[in-house]
This record gives sequence, C-alpha cells and structure tokens, in this order.
Amino acid sequence: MWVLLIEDEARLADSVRRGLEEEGYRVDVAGDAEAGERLALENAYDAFVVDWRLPKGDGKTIVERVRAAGKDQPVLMLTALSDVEHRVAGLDAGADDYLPKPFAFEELVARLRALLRRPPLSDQKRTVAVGPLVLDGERRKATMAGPLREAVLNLRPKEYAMLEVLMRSADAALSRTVLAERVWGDPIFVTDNALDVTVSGLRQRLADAERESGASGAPSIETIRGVGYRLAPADGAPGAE
Amino acid sequence: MWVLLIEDEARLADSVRRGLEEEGYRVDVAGDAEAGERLALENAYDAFVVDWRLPKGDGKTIVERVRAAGKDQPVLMLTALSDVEHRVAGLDAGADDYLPKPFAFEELVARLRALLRRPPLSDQKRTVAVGPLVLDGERRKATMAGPLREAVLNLRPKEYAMLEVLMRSADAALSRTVLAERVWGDPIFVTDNALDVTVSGLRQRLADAERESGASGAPSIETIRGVGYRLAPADGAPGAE
DNA sequence: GGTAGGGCTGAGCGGGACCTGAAAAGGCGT
DNA sequence: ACGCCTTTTCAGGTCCCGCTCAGCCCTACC
Repeated sequence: MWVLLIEDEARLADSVRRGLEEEGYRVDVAGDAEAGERLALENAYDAFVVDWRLPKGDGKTIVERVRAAGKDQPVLMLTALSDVEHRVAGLDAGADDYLPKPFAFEELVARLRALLRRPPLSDQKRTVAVGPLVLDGERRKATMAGPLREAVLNLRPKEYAMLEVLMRSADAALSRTVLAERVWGDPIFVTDNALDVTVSGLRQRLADAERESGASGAPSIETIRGVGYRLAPADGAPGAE
Repeated sequence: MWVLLIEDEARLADSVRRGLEEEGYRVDVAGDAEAGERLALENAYDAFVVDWRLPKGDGKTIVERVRAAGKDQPVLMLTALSDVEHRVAGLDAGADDYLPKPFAFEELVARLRALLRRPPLSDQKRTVAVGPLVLDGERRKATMAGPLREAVLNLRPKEYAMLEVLMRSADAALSRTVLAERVWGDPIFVTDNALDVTVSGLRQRLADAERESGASGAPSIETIRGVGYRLAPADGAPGAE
C-alpha cells in the first residue's frame, strides 16, 4: 500500500510517516501543495492523506485536480478547523473522509484502513441489475421494471446500502456479520435486531415495487437460518444475469 | 474447531462470537483474564483469540502461562494500540499473529484460518460435486441435476453442514466421532441418536431430490456398522469423479 | 433360527431464531 | 427551538429446528 502524505508541518509529517511505515505502508511526503499535486498526478498511490491548509495552495484544489485527472483513490483530509463548512467543501471536492486536528495517530490509521478496504469508487458507481431490479450507483436509486410501469424504490439510506451490498453479491449467502460490516461499517454496534428490521423494511419495499411495476421474476431476500441472508434471483425465470 | 475468545468489551466479544459461529466454529467467551486463563488451561481449544488489555490481568500473561503449560495452539492477539512494543512483546510471549483494532471481521477470520492451517475461505466456498449432486458453498445450496429438472435440496442447517462434510470427504468412511466433530464442532455433547436423526433426514432429502430430478447415479449415504458413515458414489455408474 | 446390540425413523416438545408493528431515540434542517 | 425523517429498540408472536424418546427393524453372531 502506497500512500502520499501532503502536510507542511514537518514534525507532524515525520511522525505520521514513521507511524505508517511501521504499519507496513510505503509513504511519500510532500511539504507543499505544488509538490503534492505533482506527485499525486505522477504516481499510482493507493490513497492520499492531505492537509487542508498548505503553502502554495490548498488541499481542496489538489483533490479537485486529482479527481479531474480521473484518479479515484481514497482521500483522507486533515483539517485544523472543526469548521463544518470546510468539511463540507472538502467532501464536495471529492475527499472521502476527514480527520480534525489534533488527532490520535491510531485514529488516522483506522480511518485509512477503513478507506482502503472500500471498493474503489468506480465500482461503487457502477450499475447492477438482478432480473428486473436495477440499482443505479451513480444516482443512488433503485428501480424495478415491469409491464405496468417502472417503479422507483423509495428506499431509506440504510435500506439502499443493504440492497447494494446484497445486489453486488447477488445469489451469494452473506452472513449477518459480513452484512453488518458492509452496511454499517462495523459489526460491533449493530444489534441483530437492527439488521432484522432493515431486512424486513427492504422486503416490503421490494414487494411494493413488484406490485407497482407488475414485474415478474423479481429477486427476493431469502433467510438462511443461523447464518444470514441471500438475494435470490427468481426461481423459474433466469432473468438477466 | 473450538476457539476461546478472551475479550472484555461485551459487544465486540458478542459480535465476534456470533460471526465465528456463523463460520462454523464453536466459541467460548471469557470476559476477563482470570476466567480466560482458567478456561484456556482446562480445555483443549484449537486456538485462542486474546485481547491484550483485560480486567484482572493482561493477555501477555495469559499467553505466557498457557505456553508454559505446554499448550501450543495458535494465539491471535487483538491490540487496541498501534504500539509496536506491545506487539513485539506479544509475539515474544508466544502469540502467533496480531490484529490491530479496529479490524474488519473478515480479516479476523482470514488470519484465524491461516493460523489453523485450514484452507482459505475461497476453498471452502468452492463448489463440490459427487455425481449429479452439487453443493455450492457460496450460495449455500445443494442441487441435484437430472433429466426431469434440477432439484434444489431443501436442507436444514444441520443437514447442510453434514452433507458438506460428507461431500468434501466423499467416498471416505467417516467415524461417528469425526462426523460429530466436524458438524457440531465438538463430539462431546452430541448423542449418537441426534446424529442418526440428522442422517436419516438427509437421506430423505437426497431421495426426494433424486425422485424430483429423475437423476440416476446419485450418491447415497452408506452405514458402516459400528463405525460411522460414508457417502458412496452410485454403484454401477462411475459418474463424475 | 434365535438373540442381542446397533441403527432407523415418526412423533412430540422446548427453545430459539426470525419477523414486524409501534414506540423511543437520534439527527438534521428550518 | 421545533418538527420531520431515519434509525434503533422493544415486545409479542410465529414458526422452524434440533433433540429426545420409543418402538421397530436390521444385521451379525452364535
């Protein structure tokens, strides 16, 4: 894992670099915005850690340019301000997460690890289909096509997240733990029941959509007792695969 | 496979236990160092997962004592600290690997599998076939292909687990003890009869599927009197091997 | 051919996993 | 500060699963 750290405070940069190297990362450091941008565009890093205030520019601009260049590796921004606006601006510009200074080093590592585990953005945006059920990753909407009409699933964020996970592993059995981890990011604080309820809701939305659209061969969420769930394509109809 | 988890954070412990059980492990949990050490010394676990910071002691000491008692089962330590020294100390004390918190659950499973020298998940999820009988580990479904149609075996969890064990050792005689161990995780609490009943059920499901699919050359479960069972590929037909 | 031990399986029961409507808690924007 | 929307928790109910039991059957051995 190769990481670019753009940070002007030498002491902080140095300690973070050392820490990350001990964690097994390979780290490049840039001391200002110009150097950072150049390195970022020239090399194939797996992730970026970018301070928001920099000499010769700022982190936001770097992220925008890097994104414009088609790179979608995760960006973790460091901001000295707990300022909401900056944070929003940063996320808008394409950063994936932020860390307010001062931070504990472990926190940084944890976030970075989490970001690197995420599937690349390009994958997340891709559209998936299971039978008549279509999930548009770009617009974050799910629809079901049928003879009556195309029904839009009115999903809550958590439901969407879960449907996405299920559809991207369509037909595969997913354990409760894995599901919780992929949907919530961490299985620790997710009670079994919270997961149950979300599944329950999702099933209802699927049923609604099926009725509205009149679609046949819609996939359904099967329970695998003692293990988890599985999005099963409809029985007889080998719909779209 | 029997694992002892020593972890004081109840929620984390619970979620890990649950997850491991979904993966087919039998798990004991100890909430503090004292209880952990006692259990570790009393029982014949196959592996230990030990938090480093614990009430009434610490993980390092436990590992040292367990090692001193001559137990050499693998130890995976969980450390909340990205502290290099602790990690080194842990490995010195006899731990085999470490996992910095927070970790993805799948990561824990992967490391544990590696330590136990079991085939990686990808292998376990691989599909096995014995004649027309196919077990798809990823979808967690068993089917039988035949001229009439492809029949899906409607298996209960225990039946599925047993069929998997039998199929992955197809044609080999499995003693009742081994079977109990692999299906239940531990042979101690399994009465002979419980095993009988499961086999009985499984045979019926196989018969059902054979009739439904019209398959010929389906394997059958043979009784080996006084010993155990064996999944026998069909007699005359040396179908698929 | 008889007998004894092991194996088979239908029936029943207790526990637990799962489902779901409703209420409480939390977040966010106005 | 208020109200709406999402999420989680709670509680009650349901259904399924796995175990035990008991009687029958089958095989091995005498």
